[in-house]
Amino acid sequence: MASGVETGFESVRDLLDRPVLESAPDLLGSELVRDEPEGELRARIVETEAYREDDPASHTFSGETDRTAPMFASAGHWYIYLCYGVHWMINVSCGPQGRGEGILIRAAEPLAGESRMVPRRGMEGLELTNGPGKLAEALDVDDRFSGRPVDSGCLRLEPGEPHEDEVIYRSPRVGINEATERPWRFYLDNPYRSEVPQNESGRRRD
DNA sequence: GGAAAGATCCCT
DNA sequence: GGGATCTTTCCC
Repeated sequence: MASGVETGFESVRDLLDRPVLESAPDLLGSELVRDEPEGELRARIVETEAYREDDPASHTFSGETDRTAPMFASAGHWYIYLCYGVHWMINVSCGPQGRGEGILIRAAEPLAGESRMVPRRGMEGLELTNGPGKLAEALDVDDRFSGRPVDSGCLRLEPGEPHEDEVIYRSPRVGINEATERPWRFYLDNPYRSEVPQNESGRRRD
């Protein structure tokens, strides 16, 4: 568990073993830990999105495949896939085994190992982890972790929660073309939250 | 077997 | 605003 943080959940699996629309906002404040020989990389989750089986925007909408099998696993397994042939996306399965729902981790605030993220990203500061592809690159995450449990191994999730004065915001999800009206993106007012591209009408309600 | 689309990022 | 880059999925 993240040091000094009380979450009300015995474990990260307990946090995730609920309907994804409840666990996705509750995952904010939890920490992503990546063990490397040089030491630990750590980042605090500030933005998530929920994806569900009855959701046309979800990879699980048309049933289970080899790739998406981890999304149908019991709560607390990584689902990591390549997006646009370029970027790895980090997701966590939610709910009981057989239900295809999970959470996309879109952004996080670096807490440890920042100096080792900089050369990987070729950038620094907010650009290290303020987007899903950026986060995976900074933490050196790819599909070798897909299907593995989130509470053990070299890529882990440790439960945490927002600070006392932090507010959880919600908005439509980013970069999808289906079910765009569902406000299933959750984020904290933290500078590392991803930049959202302006849509054609010029405004996006956040 | 081929083709198209995609939960993004970065440079022009 | 568009190109990179490649896997998965879908439809011949």
